[in-house]
Formats: sequence, structure tokens, C-alpha cells
Amino acid sequence: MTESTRVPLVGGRRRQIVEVAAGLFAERGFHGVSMHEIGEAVGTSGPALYKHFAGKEALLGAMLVDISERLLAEGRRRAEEARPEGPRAELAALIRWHVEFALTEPALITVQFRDLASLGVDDRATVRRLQRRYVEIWTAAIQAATGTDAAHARSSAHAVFGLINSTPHSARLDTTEMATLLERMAGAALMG
Amino acid sequence: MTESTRVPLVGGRRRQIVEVAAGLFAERGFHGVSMHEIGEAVGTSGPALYKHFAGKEALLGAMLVDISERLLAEGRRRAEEARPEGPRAELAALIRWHVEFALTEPALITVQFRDLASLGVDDRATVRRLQRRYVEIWTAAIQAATGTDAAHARSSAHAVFGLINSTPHSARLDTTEMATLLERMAGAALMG
DNA sequence: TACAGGAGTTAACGACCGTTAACCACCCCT
DNA sequence: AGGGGTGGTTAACGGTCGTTAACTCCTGTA
Repeated sequence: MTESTRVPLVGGRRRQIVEVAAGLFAERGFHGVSMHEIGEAVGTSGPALYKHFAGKEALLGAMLVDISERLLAEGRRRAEEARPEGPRAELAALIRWHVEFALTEPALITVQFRDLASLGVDDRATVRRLQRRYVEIWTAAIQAATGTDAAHARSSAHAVFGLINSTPHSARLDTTEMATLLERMAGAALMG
Repeated sequence: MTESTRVPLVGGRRRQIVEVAAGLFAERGFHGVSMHEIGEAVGTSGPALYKHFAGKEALLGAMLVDISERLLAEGRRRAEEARPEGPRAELAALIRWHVEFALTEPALITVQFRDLASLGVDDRATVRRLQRRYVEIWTAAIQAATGTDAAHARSSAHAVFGLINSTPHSARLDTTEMATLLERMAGAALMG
């Protein structure tokens, strides 16, 4: 059909499959999308996906583990980078990072906190562990910046995630305006 | 088996089915729960549900339309009741109502903004319309209380919904403490 | 040039799901 | 006493899904 013989497919087929599947999962949920549809959406068909992933659950697993690792690694990096400027600056850096991520990858954000329950037990444990560590970075930063106890700080962190992650469901402003709005609201919610 | 002949089943079978199904949908998603499982969870089995609902989609439809109507009706009522005390009081009343609802019915909140896409076209249109009206009440209150334009007010409303609706995913404090925390954060996010 | 192996194909399978059919028990009303 | 409506049962159906099998094709390398 297409004469596009051997286009290098930057980042590899695996990555392309994950990205396309993330979009579909975000729209209709893990159980609402079939392997056939995912295959079709990347230009192959159904069973070809098994050359790259052990199964549907493994595909979701690769996707969610990758998100969690990226969130954690970059969150930690930016928090440490801002730490010398004080606790408020550290918290602001975390907020900026999470807003940036949510606006850049709305599909991934959606899938992560919606289809976690569809994961196999091993991947679920891994994702949970990574998420917990990410939350702990936030919790520590909130405690340092506001002086509240750990339990309240942790709940505040979850609430702010909900605020920022609402982006995909929201009739959107322009991206940079949305970023400004979310950063201001998140900051006020935590410090106000 | 049980000798419980003809227990009145307060509120009717329909209501019980909807409540139980909401819990299951919240845990595993609409497509992740079978009619057989829902039937089993209410003490009957699979096909019996068709005596009460036309189908699985109709069950979800009844559930989401009911939530949307309750949110809208009570939200409107409380906003109007608080209006004489000024715009800030009106907004505070809306926040209190939404927090109360989210803490009382976490399963319904979860399903509503996760499985909307699984609805049939008619029910989806109905739910969308009700949600839009609820958002408009918030938007107007935010505009009156803060002076921002409609687009920003609307996005702020969605963000605050995300904040408050994060409750089910959050390692929970005591309910009344959680309510206080969420109300304070929501207020600060909008006014700060 | 031979060939190993990666990446794709179609066909087929067993399981499960939503739904319908056919039947039955009980309660309420006349 | 009779009978219809209501809410339940089990059996069975068509369809779809995830997955496997068996094969072909292309390409990079010895």
C-alpha cells in the first residue's frame, strides 16, 4: 500500500506502540481497547504486537513503569537542583515539573491514575513503589515549606496532583496560560 | 439458602444494583466488570439484571444521570441559598457541597469522570448537558467572587473539581479532617 | 552467497461477555 | 380460588477478545 519501505521509526517500534496505545487507553480505558485496534493504529495488525510485548498487560506495564520512572527521576532532579534556594523554591520547582508533564503528556497522566488496577501484580507493585517515592519527595517539600505534619502534607500532595492532572478533562485554555493558571492555583492551595 | 424471605430492600432493587455496580465500576472500570459479577454481588445472577435495566450501558446511564442530577440540583440549591451573603459565601457553599459529595460518594465520583466515554450517545449527551450546567454555576460564582473572565473561571472550576475528586485516590485522613483540608485548599486555589 | 533472525502475515483456538429464551415461583388483587 | 405481573432461574447464542501457531519476507553479516 504505502511505499514507505523501512522508515527508521525513531525511538523504535516499541516506543511507538506504547505511545499509540497510551492515546487509545486514555480515550476508552484499558479494557475498552483491543489488541487488534492497537495493531491497526500503528499500521500493523493484532498479533504482530506479540513480537514486542509478552501480552496486553505487559504493554500496559511497560507504559506505566516508564511514566512513573520519568516522573520520579526528573522530579527528584529538579527538587535537588532548587533546594539551595530554599523550601518554597523547591516546592515551586516540583509544581512546575508536574504541570509541565501533565500538559505535555495528558494521555499518560490519564492512564496512570485510571488503569493502574488493570496491571499485573508485579508491575503494579513496581508502579506503586515508584509513585510512593515520588509522593514522598512532595511530602517532604511541603513539610519543609509549610511546617505541617506528614499525613496532612501527603494528602495535600495527592490533592494537588488531582488539581494538576485535571488538565485532560478540562476545556483547555492556551497551553502557556493553562500552565500559569495551574501553577498559581497549586501554589496557593499549598501555601495559602 | 438464607431464609430472609422478602426483605423489603429499602429503596428498591434498582437502587441497590446501581450502588453495588458503582463500587465495582470504580474499582475496575466499566469494561472490567461483567454483568455476571454485578448480579453475583447483589445476590442474584447475571441475567436477572435485565428485569431492571435494558442493558449494561443503560445501567451505567442511570447511574451517571442520577449523579449529575443530584450534583446539579443540590449545588444550585445551596448556591442560591448562600447568594444573599455575597459571592464569596456562595462560592464557599459550592465548595462545601462538592467536598461533602466527594467524601460521601467516592465511588460515584470516580465512575463519573472515568467512564463517561462508555455511555451510549443519548445518556452521554444528557450527562454532558447536566455537567455543563453545574460547571456554569461554578463559573458564575468564581467570576463574581474574583473578577476573572469566564474562560479562566471555567478552567479554575475544572481544576478544583480535580482537587476535590482526588479524595478516592488519596491515602485518607479522618473524614472531617479531610473535608477541612480540601475546603481550605480549594478556597485558597480559587481566591489566593 | 548462504542464512539466521527479526518482524510481519493469516488462520484458528478457547474463553468470556452481553444478551435472549424459556420456564417457574410467589404475591396481590378481584 | 384464580390469574397476571414481577423477579428470579438455567441454558444457550453469537460475537469478540487475547493469544498461539505456522508461515513468509526482508535484511545484515560471515
